[in-house]
Amino acid sequence: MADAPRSQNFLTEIVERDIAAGVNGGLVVTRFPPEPNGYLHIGHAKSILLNFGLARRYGGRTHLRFDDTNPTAEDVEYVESIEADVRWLGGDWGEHLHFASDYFERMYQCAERLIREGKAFVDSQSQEAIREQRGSFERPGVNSPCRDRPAAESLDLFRRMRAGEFPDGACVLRARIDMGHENVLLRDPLLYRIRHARHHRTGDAWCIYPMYDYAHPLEDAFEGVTHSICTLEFESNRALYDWVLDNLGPWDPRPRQYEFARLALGYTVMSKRKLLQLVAEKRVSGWDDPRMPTLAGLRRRGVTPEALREFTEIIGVAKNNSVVDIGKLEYAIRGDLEGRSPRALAVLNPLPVLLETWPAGEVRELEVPWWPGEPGRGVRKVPFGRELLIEREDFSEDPPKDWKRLAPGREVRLAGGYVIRCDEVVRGEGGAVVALRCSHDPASLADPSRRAAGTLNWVHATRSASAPVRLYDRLFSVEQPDAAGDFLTVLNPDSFKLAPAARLEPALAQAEPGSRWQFLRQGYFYADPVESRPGAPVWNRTIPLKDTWASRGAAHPEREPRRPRKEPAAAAPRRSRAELRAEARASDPALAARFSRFREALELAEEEADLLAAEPATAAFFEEALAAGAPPRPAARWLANELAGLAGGRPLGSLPLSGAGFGRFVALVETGRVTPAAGKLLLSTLLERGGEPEGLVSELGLEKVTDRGAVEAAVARALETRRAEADRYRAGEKKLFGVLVGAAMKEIQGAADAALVRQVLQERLG
RNA sequence: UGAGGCGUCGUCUAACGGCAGGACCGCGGACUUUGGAUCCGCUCAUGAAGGUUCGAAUCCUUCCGCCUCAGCCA
Repeated sequence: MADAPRSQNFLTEIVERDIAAGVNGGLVVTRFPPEPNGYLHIGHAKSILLNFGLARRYGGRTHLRFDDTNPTAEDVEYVESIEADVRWLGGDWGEHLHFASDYFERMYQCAERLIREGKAFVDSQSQEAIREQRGSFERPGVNSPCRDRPAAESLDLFRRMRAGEFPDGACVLRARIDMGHENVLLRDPLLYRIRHARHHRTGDAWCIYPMYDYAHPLEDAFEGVTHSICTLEFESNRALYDWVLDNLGPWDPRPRQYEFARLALGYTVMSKRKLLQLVAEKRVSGWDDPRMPTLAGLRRRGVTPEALREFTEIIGVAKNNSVVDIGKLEYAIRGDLEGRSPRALAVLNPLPVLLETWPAGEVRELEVPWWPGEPGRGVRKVPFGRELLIEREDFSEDPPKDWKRLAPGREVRLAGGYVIRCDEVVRGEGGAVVALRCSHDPASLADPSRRAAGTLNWVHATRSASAPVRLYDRLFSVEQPDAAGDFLTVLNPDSFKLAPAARLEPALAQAEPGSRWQFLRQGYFYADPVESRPGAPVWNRTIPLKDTWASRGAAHPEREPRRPRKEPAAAAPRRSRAELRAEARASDPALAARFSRFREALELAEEEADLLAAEPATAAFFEEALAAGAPPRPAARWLANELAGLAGGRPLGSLPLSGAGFGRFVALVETGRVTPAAGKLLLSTLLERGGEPEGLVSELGLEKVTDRGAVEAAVARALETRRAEADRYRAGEKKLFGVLVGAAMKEIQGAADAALVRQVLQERLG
């Protein structure tokens, strides 16, 4: 792989944080784990490039691992195509080509351990019974009657499962977690099922196979993967991933799962099922049909790995579900092809031109550079004569304004050749234009100063060759085929067209299969590596050139108006968190009493009182703070607005700061010894390392600064370090005042009165 | 509905309490023997409302919207 990706995203942040903290000894090991049951598509390319790129960037490695735990769906055909695709994209897994099936024995031993430790059991119920007992989102599940089966009995049954004593579906191994868990994935999930099927690698060695949620974390752990990156839909699986590892460890490294938003692209579909359907129903010519979003299809179309890499750089990585504009892919493809494709002449839809000023029978070989303006990069001869062909679309009898092509009486230059003028239109039976009679300007050949309205692509009428030229376009005619009832109904009928009359300049006949060219003014074309024969290339249009003329006015992609925000749903019966708190109070008189006391005696705002009287621990913490001398309302504000954010979900009891300590902290701020800004710094420090507020104030030098001289010094330092901003402020960019205030406040650790800082700054800036 | 996740230009994505930035698209201009490329410029956004703060896209609260999960698939 060439360069590692440069852009930052939430994953590079996680990795950098882990490296800095010395997690796993600073090691970065990722993996790309496809199931060999289909072809890879451009969505996988994002994942491949992400995984390989991340490891490469941080000096780690990436494994290619086939997640082949379901023998009924998988096949070696897919293993081979996937390896080829990953390699094509530049993924280098070195020694690390792995198969989940290589770990079956180890996984099995782990399962026995879970059983022995009472953490798994064999369930002999039917599939229907198990499903029924699982409950639903709002209804907890119920325990299986097999759940408390002695470990020895489960172990015996599990061994007999392995030995093949039971038919498919007779029993399963289940984890023993919690049938009442709010995450349904943790309601005693299945670990193993019986499948008497031939596996593409292990043959008939096994008849029990591990489930994804059990196998995947183990595969990662066995291989020493550190960062296991998958897509968003596996977020709720992470709890089970962690359960498996926590109960079968210890592990070093201990893998961690992270999720990103998978790629969705406009004007295409990405699901394996739909892609397979297109192939199976012969809507396309195969997995590698150039219209397919598969890597095989993209490759067949002429797209390069570099273009795909650039594309993934452009779209970035995040956790937003999003649909990427296909224009970004097209942009990346054009940008890549632009620099690597020599320009050739071809006419896709010919219109004959008779040059009456050219001697009959005379053919002149023009020397035309492969790269316009860069003859040093090579030239070839292109025959020019009396009978030529131009694009039918390049002539208009009644041209619109701004027409830069041929029209009666007008002049254009034939690329690399002469300027010609249209003198007469030749009509056929029905009056249709069948040819043009033109004259040429002999002096115009190599004279750049000789202007014409525009430049056209052309070929000689007979000294040119016909060849199969296939024009591909977007497979679907709507941006979101998945949103259509039946995606097959929105297939683009014009996604594939043959140009039957196309004529190509002679040199193109020698094009190597797999070579890329720009047909001048038309697009980028790829000599099909499969169907081309020596001296007889078959052409695939990778992508047309950007056409600002055609896109002008008429066919603008009609921009869909922003989806109107839905009106609030009528009477949502859902209980909000506030309602939950109210209910808690209703059933707990102590909390209710506190709420009224907070509300009335302490004069807290309703929202504050509500929050603080939500649960006993919070209320107690708050009361402790009051007892330590904090005035009620400020204490409530600091607790609700700042402490809650800084605690980041940790229970108050687990903080290194007690309620009393918090109360003394609030008092410090309220008595004016510490400013609110310095208070924030102080509070976060207290939360980080604990300690006494009073002591920390002196230790950190956070007492409020009353000395104007000290403030002036801080402002001066800030103006020194932020000189550029200060200059821009003086030049009129008033919005930078905030930056300067911030800089000055930081200089003095927030320990000065903000109003004073603003005032001094104002004076100093004039 | 229970749980988890996500809301920033038309699209994708930055900004981690202090200048809402970049890219694609679109529009305009320069240049051009490709209506291509290149260069320059322009339009355009923090889901809503309250609160905390000198200062909020960012912290707190409420509301709204979208996505994922109830396979013996992965």
